[in-house]
Amino acid sequence: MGNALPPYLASLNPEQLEAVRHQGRSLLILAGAGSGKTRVITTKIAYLVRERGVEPESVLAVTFTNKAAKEMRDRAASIESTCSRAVMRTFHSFGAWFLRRNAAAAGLDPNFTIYDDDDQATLLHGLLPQNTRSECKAMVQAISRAKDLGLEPDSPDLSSAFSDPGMRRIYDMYDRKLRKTGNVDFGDLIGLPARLLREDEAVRRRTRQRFRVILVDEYQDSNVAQFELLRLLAGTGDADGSAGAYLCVVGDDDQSIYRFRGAEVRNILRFPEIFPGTDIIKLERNYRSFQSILDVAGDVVSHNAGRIGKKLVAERLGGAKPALSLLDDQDSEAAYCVKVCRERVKAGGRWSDVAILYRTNAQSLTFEKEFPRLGIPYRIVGASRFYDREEVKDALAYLALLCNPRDEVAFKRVVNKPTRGIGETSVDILLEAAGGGAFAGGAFAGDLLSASAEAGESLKGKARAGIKDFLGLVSGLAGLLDAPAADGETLALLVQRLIKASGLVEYHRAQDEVAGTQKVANLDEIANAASLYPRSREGLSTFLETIDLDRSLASEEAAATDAVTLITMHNTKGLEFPVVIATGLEQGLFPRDDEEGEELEEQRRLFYVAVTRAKDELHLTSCRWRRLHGRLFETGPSRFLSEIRGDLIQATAARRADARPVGAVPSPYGARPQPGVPGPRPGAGPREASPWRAGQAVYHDDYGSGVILKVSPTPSSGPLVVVRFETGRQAQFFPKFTTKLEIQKG
DNA sequence: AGTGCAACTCTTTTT
DNA sequence: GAGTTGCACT
Repeated sequence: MGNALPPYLASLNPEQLEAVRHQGRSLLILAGAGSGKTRVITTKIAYLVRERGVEPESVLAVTFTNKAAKEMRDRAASIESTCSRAVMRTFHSFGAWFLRRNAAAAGLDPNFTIYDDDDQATLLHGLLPQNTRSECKAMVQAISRAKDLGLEPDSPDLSSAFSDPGMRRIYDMYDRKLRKTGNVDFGDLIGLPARLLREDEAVRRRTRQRFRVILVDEYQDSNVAQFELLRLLAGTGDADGSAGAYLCVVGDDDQSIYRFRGAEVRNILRFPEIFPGTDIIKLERNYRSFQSILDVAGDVVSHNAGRIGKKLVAERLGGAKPALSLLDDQDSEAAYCVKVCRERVKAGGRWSDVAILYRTNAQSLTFEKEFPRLGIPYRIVGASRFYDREEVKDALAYLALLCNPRDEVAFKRVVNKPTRGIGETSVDILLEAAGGGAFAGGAFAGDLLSASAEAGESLKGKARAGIKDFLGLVSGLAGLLDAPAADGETLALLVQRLIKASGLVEYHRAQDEVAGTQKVANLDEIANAASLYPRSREGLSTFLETIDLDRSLASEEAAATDAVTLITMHNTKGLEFPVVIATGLEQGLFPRDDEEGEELEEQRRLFYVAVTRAKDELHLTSCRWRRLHGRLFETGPSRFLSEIRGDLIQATAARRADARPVGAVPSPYGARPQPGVPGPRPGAGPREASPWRAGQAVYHDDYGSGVILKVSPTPSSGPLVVVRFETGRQAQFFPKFTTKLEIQKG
């Protein structure tokens, strides 16, 4: 009786195999970068279906990105084809799926569309016209954070989480208004399913019967609301005596980099205590990088206090020491990158082997300027913002309104675009007609189109004709949408008709000519994207949801071209490249000088993510001069660099003037002395007597009194002093170069 | 209603 | 320095 493993299991290492075959209540897989976690999760799904008799339909697997979800679906199905019947989606896409199936119970229109932050701000602005748009944006952001925390307008904890006393009232107003439109925001895609599961026993029972196995990828990026939803879905520890679903979460606490968006590292740190009986498996074998690269990543992240702790061990031994280049400014940095790229290609590699990483999008500019001139092909990942463009949002708003006639944001956007003589006052009259009685069971219950048809009659002159025009246009489009589609007809037809008949094409063509933009081309691109969907209400709904939930304009073509990748460090998660250049490793930029505590730890994790993308070669660059917000700053190397054991990297100072020996790399913040380079030179460290110390009261000519938060030494500019003023303003100075900042006695 | 100018801000951003 | 936003003007 041979117990040879089937081939799809045989190639796993022992820990991976253990994770795949694990049975019990719940499992936490701590999977370091490059340890094959996607492989484990997909294999586990296939294994459960194949060997354990689990119905694919009863498996729910959630991820955070569409790309990851797609990869999971593809890979699981390639092992076991019936896996395609499992629900494998992003958290938000699962929420939308769930809400459409339980729309009535959730009090939603099954054709709801999803408001992005811009739409949210528009909605709130309609409620608070006396506030500016950017104020509304800020408030909407606070509301979104509240939703990330799983807080509702009537949650007692809301007041302690948000200092603004008006928050509760605004949040409440906003939510009521949003419910009235029948639409949802991103937070609702998590929060409303959770509420429904909490409050509706029938839905809860049905859902828990269905999903017996729940897996979560990139669990370290989940927020409190997602955790709540997960707990409700799993039903573990409920009083009703149900067994609860088998819960398996996979993540890496060292790769949690979305705290600023509400991600909660504690979700993963505390998982075992919240789900008693959890088994933990660590995957620490790395199949991607050379050990020399992992050591650098490990050294930096080991300075974090709040981590579970693990050590990555490379399967690929050896590899060159990562290179650290100390450069003059970002032009030298670009030149250095060019050199690395050319060398790679000369050695038989491809341009696409190389990725240039930076913390902020603004840093890509120098590369974009230099590369075409020097013949380096490149592509920028992220920041496409196609769906944020004016003309694109216009066209989509027409479609959204067609889908849901209660969508007030869409209505306001397009009712008078292009201009039809419907001014602000007319729009208000129409909104009033639709909204006035919605709660009291008004005649139109928020239906803006029906309301406009009636209230439009009471308008006069231009506005009256305009609204007739508009309604005629919309009903024509609705007619086309509902008419039976001939073979091969797609939504593209509807979009083409829409952009022509609405006058959007004409309107934007005129702008193109003046400003040299390509708005008409973008409109055509929407029609092109729509051609993947059938011409029906359902097709339209799917089309809009896909756009709402996936703003990345997935272009296969772009991925296939051989070009250097320019990308923010955040965007690299889940990717890998043979050659990685992590740029801008300067104190004040990465990390920023005001980052400390949890924020500083998150930056270390970001460094860890960036570095562990590299398979063969890692380069780090740090510039002495950095142009930021239009000003030139002298900076020192990032403190992260001094957290790396000196013998792990090959440092070179390629500076024109004042080239200094490598040993002189400063070690900001008085970091503990470490063997090798870089490290503080004896006698030249930050220990020099200086009146500039944290806590010292100061006075500035322009800003008034303040207190020094932090002092960082620089190689030749003296200390860099970060000051918080009584006005609340924070600023940094080189006392060496300014006479305006003085010590305040007392 | 549409244009022009001054003022403000300026990490990261899966969904 | 660049892009966006708000306000005022015609």
